[in-house]
Amino acid sequence: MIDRLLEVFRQGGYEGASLNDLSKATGLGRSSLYHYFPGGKEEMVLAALERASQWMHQEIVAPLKGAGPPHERLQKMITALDQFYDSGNKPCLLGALVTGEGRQIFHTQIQGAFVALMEALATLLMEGGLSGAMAHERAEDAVVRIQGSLVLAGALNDPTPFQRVLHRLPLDLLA
Amino acid sequence: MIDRLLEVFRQGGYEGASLNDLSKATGLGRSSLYHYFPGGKEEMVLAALERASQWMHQEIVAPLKGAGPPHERLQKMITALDQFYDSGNKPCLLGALVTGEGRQIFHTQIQGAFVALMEALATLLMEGGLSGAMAHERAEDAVVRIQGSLVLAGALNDPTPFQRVLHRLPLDLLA
DNA sequence: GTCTATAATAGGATAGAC
DNA sequence: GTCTATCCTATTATAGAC
Repeated sequence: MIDRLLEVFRQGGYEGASLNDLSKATGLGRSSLYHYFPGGKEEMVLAALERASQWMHQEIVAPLKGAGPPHERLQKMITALDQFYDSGNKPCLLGALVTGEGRQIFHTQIQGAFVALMEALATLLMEGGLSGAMAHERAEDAVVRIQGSLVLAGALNDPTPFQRVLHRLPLDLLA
Repeated sequence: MIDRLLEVFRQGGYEGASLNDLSKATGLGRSSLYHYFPGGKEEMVLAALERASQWMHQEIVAPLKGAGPPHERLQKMITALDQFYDSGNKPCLLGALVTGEGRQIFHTQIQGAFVALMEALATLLMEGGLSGAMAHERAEDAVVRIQGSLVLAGALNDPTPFQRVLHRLPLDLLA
């Protein structure tokens, strides 16, 4: 159910997602939604962000911090990203919430998610032999490319920019 | 005046920008806005997009197609981008409009702007000796990085990702 | 827990005076 | 051209029956 909400928010952002949209997506009446989320839309977004954060830690951060050669761990991240973003056909929840009021309201959660991802990436890259500065730089660049390719893919209505970025990511990061 | 509208739309997106916001930003009453834009908010966005497109062609595309060594032409683009995005403190109109209904409504204009920029960049890079495939690939990567860094800068409330990307862009593109 | 009904408000848009 | 006043609709949110 929270996945349905997340889907609406990633497509429409905070202001673009109406209770009607959320009601249709979940199959619940508006009042039922308020039963689960007394705080209204804002609480629904927080639940979606919490879910996305959990997913990221399980599917991205944990594998990155796991065992095995860096290249293999990165590959697990790539696979997870490819699935979560439907190969570039679905936008990013964080990116969608950065536009409009959401940017301020959910700033803590959004910032936290990006920082956690970049930290995990940088840690892996340092294990791979890169300096701290270089590792953080490349981790940031990875996030930049993922987000940028999702924006461009949405704008062009063509997922290939995202796919190209994902494909090059492991080699570019470890080069 | 259109610049004021553009400012509201780049910050709030299509659904996030209310007529009240637009009225305050321009100093005009709602009815006055309708006098200039009988088509309402949608027509205001189209005017903002048209203005952004003109700006891009004058400050980015024309310099890229102008005379002088490629590196200098790229530098003109960098300077213009730095100014337009206030060194990473202001979001992108195109990126803001890709979220929500705007994505479909303004798809033609948004796509056209991105394609024009990438074409101009690719042409320059081919002049610089790169193959067509390589040039288009790197042009796309440039746009991806610009957009991604603006998203991240907004999310972190810190413009440095954008500044880093701008700084590296000329060398990365021509390498 | 889910529904119907309803309030209360904000948003988009128009009419007409000046 | 700009303003006041107004309308209509959508949206958020709540109350209360079942």
